[in-house]
Amino acid sequence: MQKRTKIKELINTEPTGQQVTVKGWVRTFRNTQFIAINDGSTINNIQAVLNAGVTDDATMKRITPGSCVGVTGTLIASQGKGQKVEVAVTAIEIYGDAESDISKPNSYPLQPKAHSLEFLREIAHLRFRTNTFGAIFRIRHSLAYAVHKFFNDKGFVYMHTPIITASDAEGAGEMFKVTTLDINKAPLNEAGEIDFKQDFFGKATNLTVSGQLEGELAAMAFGEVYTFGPTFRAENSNTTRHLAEFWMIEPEMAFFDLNDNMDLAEELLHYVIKYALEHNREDIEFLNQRLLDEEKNKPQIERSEMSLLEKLQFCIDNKFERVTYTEAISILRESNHNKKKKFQYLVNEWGVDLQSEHERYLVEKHFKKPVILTDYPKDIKAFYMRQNDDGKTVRAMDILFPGIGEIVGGSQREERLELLETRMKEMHLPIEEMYWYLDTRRFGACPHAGFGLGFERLVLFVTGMTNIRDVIAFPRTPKSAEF
RNA sequence: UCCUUCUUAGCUCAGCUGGUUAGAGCACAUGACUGUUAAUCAUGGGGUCCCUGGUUCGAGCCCAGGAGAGGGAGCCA
Repeated sequence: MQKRTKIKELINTEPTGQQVTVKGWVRTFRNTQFIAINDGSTINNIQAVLNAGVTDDATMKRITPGSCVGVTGTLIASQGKGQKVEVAVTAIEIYGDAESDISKPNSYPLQPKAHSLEFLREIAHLRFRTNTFGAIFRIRHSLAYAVHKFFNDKGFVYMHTPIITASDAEGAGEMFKVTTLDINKAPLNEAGEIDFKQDFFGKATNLTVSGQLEGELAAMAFGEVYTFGPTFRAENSNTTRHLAEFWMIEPEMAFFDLNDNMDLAEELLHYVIKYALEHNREDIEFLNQRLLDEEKNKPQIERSEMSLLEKLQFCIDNKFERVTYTEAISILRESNHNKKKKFQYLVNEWGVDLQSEHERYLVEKHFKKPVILTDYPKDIKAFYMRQNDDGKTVRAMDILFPGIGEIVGGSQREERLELLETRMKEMHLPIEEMYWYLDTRRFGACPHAGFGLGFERLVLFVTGMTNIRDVIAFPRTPKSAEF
């Protein structure tokens, strides 16, 4: 095949009349002369100029939005104002048509005009071809790459923890069952329950909700490890921040206490946001402008104080605020917001879980920056978190981001076998089944810590999008698994 | 799962206290146009008013049930 040059490269090339080939998808065709072609390598299109006589009328008719073309021609300085260079076409080939006549069946649904995000969600298989989703998914890629680069450069080992797991004690949420049994005539045991001994794995299995426990096993050998993979929660959550299938980054480090853990999480977030700002400047600038345009239609009060670019820059220029749960409760209790009863749930006693309105108040009103909350009451946190000497709190930390809420949840782990077992008994967890996890505490236990970072929530923050369904290609949510 | 709002042309939306033939912008089609930038100009076509049932002389509008979507809450990442 005729080799092509990617548009990203071409638009930064000095035009010396060299012959080039561009292949991509038509965005617009103006004045029967100017084709705007996009190939996904950049948000920018290249302008291909079709001078008279280059091709016939029948071919011209086939140059429609969405069609796939390859053009060959000379790269010249553009006479027009919108671009530096353009291709003076000498040959054009149509690889694939796209019907533009909406009165015909199977016409191309993307029109050269603005579409709502809700509509684009219904055609998620085609929305990559829009500027907005092109930008989002290039940024998503960069963030994923930056995560791997960050950990690799620090000497972390990337672990692939299992997707199918027999453990259901991670306590992170409802699980999806994995089985090859016929659900209409599943074999029963003597007690009348489904006999999973006859199932594929010989026991009940589920999709993982977290790779953390396996991560801890590996950390007890490699020191510093991380996982970055899909996780599944069968919760009936219908929000702009939850998915049934999402990607999570979970580092686990031996010889780390909670402070080391927070330092690492903060460094990671700073690093990947900075990476995206440096490597996806144009995409972020496009999304920045998109949000500014959107805000023009809003009343003054609802507009955000900072633009997306300012928000991202602010985030990497400033340390996150670190506050204990106990301090947070007294800040909230003393706040005018609480006294004037503006919270739906008033903050009175120590020990209650914070509502998202409280988290938002701390992040967006009080500190006006990302906040790390630490040392939560043990009763509202998972079994594996290390207990403090006060007997009431655990070494947990949540990182709260403006507009997103909880983006990271982590803790120093309880490495003391007796305390861990006691806690598991209190919480009615199957200690025998989890012998493999407890073995880390039996054989060479050490202080260690880790956290989980919700990848889509990170992408939400960096793109300035507000619905998590718009930052994953094919979102899985309750009652929705199209495509 | 709970609360709440919405569903009218391909898309985004108007639609008067229930009244006769349901509108706009964009998109689309046809024509013009070789320096356009979501081109422009002219002309034109396009509707199961989400579904089912009810009230009424008459329903896009009112009532009941259902479906789908958005926003908020809970669970969390």
